[in-house]
Amino acid sequence: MKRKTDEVKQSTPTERALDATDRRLLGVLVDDATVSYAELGERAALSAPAAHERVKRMRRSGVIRKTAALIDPDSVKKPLLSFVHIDTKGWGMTPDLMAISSHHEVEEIHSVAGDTSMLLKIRTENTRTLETLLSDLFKISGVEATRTYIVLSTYLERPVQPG
Amino acid sequence: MKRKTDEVKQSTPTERALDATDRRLLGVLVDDATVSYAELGERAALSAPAAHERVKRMRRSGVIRKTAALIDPDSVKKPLLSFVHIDTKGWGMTPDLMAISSHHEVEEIHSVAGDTSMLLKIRTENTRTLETLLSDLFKISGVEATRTYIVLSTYLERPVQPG
DNA sequence: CATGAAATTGGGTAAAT
DNA sequence: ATTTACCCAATTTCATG
Repeated sequence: MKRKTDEVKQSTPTERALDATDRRLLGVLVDDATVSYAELGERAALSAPAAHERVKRMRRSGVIRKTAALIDPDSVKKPLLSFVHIDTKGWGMTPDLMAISSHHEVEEIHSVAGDTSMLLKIRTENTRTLETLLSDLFKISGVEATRTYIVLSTYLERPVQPG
Repeated sequence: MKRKTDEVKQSTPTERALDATDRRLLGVLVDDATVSYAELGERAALSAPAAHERVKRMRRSGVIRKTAALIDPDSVKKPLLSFVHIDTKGWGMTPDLMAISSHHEVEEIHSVAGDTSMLLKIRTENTRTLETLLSDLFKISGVEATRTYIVLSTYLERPVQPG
């Protein structure tokens, strides 16, 4: 299978849709990407090279964004998870707001429909570091108010599931 | 291997704290866990076996929770991301509420401090599937109201950073 | 299924405790 | 003197044509 001149990955990928076998492979890899291709194939009723070929294709096409180590937040001194809603004047996503991505504590930035315009997921060491970050937010022009939800317990947290 | 006296730290089960080398390794692996130990070692100024040894230890101790394939949501037909706040009567986290984890669309469940008691991150194919899920939520005893924030654009979404 | 690359194991050494 | 972390070399396992 050769595909030479295609590296454009717009909204419509150049590849075909996922079939049941692809989804079975993803199901395994989402849970544990350290398995050998032999075992991966076995769990998906495939030969090792066939499994490898499909995984390679899914990486190339962007179905698999990346394979990454998922870290325990407490181990890296980030036990405090918060969700911060931001009210903005005018359109929320300014370059200034985007710039807070440089804080490693900021894990997600979304624009949302509803009574606020932006939603951030932030993981800090403690309330003091959170407060510092919030004060940085208020320095940004256009930020009018924030509402913060501190997470008491996380009962479920998992990556995008294929099924 | 003998273990005579327990020097177990309280919140951190078995092992010692992370040093700068560990954090350098994590920095690489969080971004790309497919690198060989040779390259990993090179990027962290370590030999391949030394890198391997430290990574193995971090896996064992739970610093690295898992290494997983991260999937493009659109590719698995989940283009609609929402955050759902739930008001509950009494304590929010009931077994019934926990049971919605069985829906693969539900990615996160947190209890929060603030004017609502639970917060869910949900990724569905469309508004119809979201509505179905919300109706399932309302069937759960104790669920009084929900407020849903539909994500228009995601500007940043990344796993827990070591730095 | 063969070949080359990578993961993994063991031995020996230096620094730290 | 014991522990800890490292590198080098050898072996096994795996990826990949």
